[in-house]
Amino acid sequence: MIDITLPDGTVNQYSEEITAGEIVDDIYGRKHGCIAASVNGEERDFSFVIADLENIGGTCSASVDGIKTDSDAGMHILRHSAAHLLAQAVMEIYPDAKPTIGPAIERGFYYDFDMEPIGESDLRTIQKKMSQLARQNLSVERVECSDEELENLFASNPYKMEIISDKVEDGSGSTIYKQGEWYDLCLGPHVASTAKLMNVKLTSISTAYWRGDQSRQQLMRIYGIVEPSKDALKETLQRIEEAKKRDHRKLGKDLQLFHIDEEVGQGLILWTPRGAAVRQELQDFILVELRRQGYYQVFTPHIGKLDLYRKSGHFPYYQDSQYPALVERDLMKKLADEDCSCGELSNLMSAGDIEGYLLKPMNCPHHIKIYDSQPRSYRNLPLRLAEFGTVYRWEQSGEISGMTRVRGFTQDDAHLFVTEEQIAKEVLGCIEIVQIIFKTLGMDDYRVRVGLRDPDSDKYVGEGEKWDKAEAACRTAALSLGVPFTEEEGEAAFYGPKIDFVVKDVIGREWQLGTVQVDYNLPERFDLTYTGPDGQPHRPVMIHRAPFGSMERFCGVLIEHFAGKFPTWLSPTQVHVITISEKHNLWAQEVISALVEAGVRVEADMSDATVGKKIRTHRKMQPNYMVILGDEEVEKKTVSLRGRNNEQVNGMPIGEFIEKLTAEIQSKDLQLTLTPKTEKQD
RNA sequence: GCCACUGUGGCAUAGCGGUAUUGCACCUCAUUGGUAAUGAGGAGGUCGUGAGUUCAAUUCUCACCAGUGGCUCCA
Repeated sequence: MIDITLPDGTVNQYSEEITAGEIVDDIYGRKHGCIAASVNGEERDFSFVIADLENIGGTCSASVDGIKTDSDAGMHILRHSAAHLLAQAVMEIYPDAKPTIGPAIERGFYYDFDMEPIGESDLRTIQKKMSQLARQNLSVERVECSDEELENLFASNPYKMEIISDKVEDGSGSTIYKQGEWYDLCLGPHVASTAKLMNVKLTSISTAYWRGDQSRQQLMRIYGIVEPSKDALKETLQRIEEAKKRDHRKLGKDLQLFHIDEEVGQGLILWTPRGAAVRQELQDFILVELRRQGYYQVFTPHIGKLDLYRKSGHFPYYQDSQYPALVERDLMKKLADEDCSCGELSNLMSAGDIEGYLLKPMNCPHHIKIYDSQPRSYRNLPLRLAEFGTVYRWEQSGEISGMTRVRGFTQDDAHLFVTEEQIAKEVLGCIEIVQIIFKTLGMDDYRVRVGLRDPDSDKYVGEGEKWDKAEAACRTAALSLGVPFTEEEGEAAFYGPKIDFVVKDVIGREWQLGTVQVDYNLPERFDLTYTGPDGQPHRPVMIHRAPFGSMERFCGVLIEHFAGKFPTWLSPTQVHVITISEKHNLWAQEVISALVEAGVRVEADMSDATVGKKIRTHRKMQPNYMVILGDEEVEKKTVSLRGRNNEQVNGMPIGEFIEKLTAEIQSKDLQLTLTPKTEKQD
């Protein structure tokens, strides 16, 4: 007999043949809704025989519980099993396809196949087959296999063979999971039957490289989602639809916030007046904070000499993702006369044999030069130089997307030149600004990432000792933040580690927004010094920081965060004035003038359409308030308000309106305060 | 950069080997109307760009450009 500890702490005795599934049945009854079991905290199949636990004897015990789909672990198993079902369906339809890997991912699952290209329309066929297989209620069986057996089973699939030779230790064998005729190399666990996988939707089709390596075989990747019930699936699909409506690329167009024009160029944002208003508010907002923290504002040009970026390392490190350098006309002509090819030109530049100008990919070298323009003393440190600096990077064409990944963008950049003792305090100050921004905007769904160097890579500049110090500084700062963070190797900049604030867009892609980076290396490269209290030269440390990150990316994410419904202080147009008939236009003009005078962004509709029509039309632009003006308002010199929340307040004196509105704007309130939501009785 | 798909007036769409449909927005006229579409009329597109096939191409083929979803990359 074996002692089994149940979730409520009681201990039951079972026979040695007992499986995890039988115990879960015992605990929760037949209709338990669990899809797998947890044995001593480890995920196991229902078919797992407890006595098979290593080191368990007749007297030993284990704790067992069920795993439901209301947990991440449960959904992970469900998704992973759905990936298997997908592979089974694909193999039945395309017997020549070679399955490779098929993991669960955050919102669903995928499976990669080496196969002839298929299209979106084929997804329906595959999904149909999956439903068929699910309905057949095939039991999913775990089978232990020796090395030899594995090699026989997967001999015709080089991908599986590669996994076996890489991941399976010689002589240890591994397991396969079998459902019907189909089987796959897998450690599990899985659901006990395909019947659990009825509610699947294949969402998209794409390609990926085998093992993410561009030089290797290209595979067809099929994505899908799975839910435990029909309703849950419906809900998830609805949520995805809702999220798509917030897409900043769509809202940016509808709300006329920005424009991207083919003729201007890929990934180059044109800020239209409405979008520019949002950006300007954000910039003004942060400038106040910067002054408070003792920053100085600077301005620097959009280009700089190639040599500058050779020295900083940007040119050699990121040559492929920069716009080609600009070369002086005479030199260009001379080289052309010498039949110099583009390739040769590029080589000459790399070698440093010709000089040219680069569109700046980073602001730091320019700011470094400002630091270095005069002798610095420890008494002047920290020196904090800030600039909304526009930089240009030649991002891969396939990567460019809306405002979040572009080729020209403006960083709310600053560089702090500090002594080593000042690092901790200054980093905290930087983080504080990021937090003020997030808090003011109600963005609480972000994660913090400490990016460290990848010990196996040689892409970094500087000595290990300096890196150790810088990484320690970042870690300490992150710890003092008091929020959870992850440390990720390989996420550092080439010159130093960083603390990133990462948020997700509507389709689940993660974007780095705010960033703080500690850099011992560029000061070294540029031989920066300050005079210490001892009268000797010392090396400053640089902190690079950009709380918004890029104005483009931040605004893109912000559009999605607010679903286009900006709080009043940020709103492209705060008030739309609507007249009931032409008789009221005169008063409307007065109201508009008063609002403009008060610095309010206002638009008017004095056309002869009906009120209902005007409201309907103007709602689409999401003004915070509409002011409706008719006989009554004209007579009493008042305004009637209709908030974006569809609440109404009538007959407010114009003075009171402007006073309350400007107060709302100044407070940066996230809610409408003039037409608060009334408590509705049910 | 790689793969797949897509590209019709400002936006959203129909369509097809014989120069294009509908709605919203826009303009005009009538209407002077109180909180999610008043009525009538009108203008606007050579169907992403270029080349090819064809008597004829928006519709077929190719190249390029751009977008979308992924992969890879992201100072």
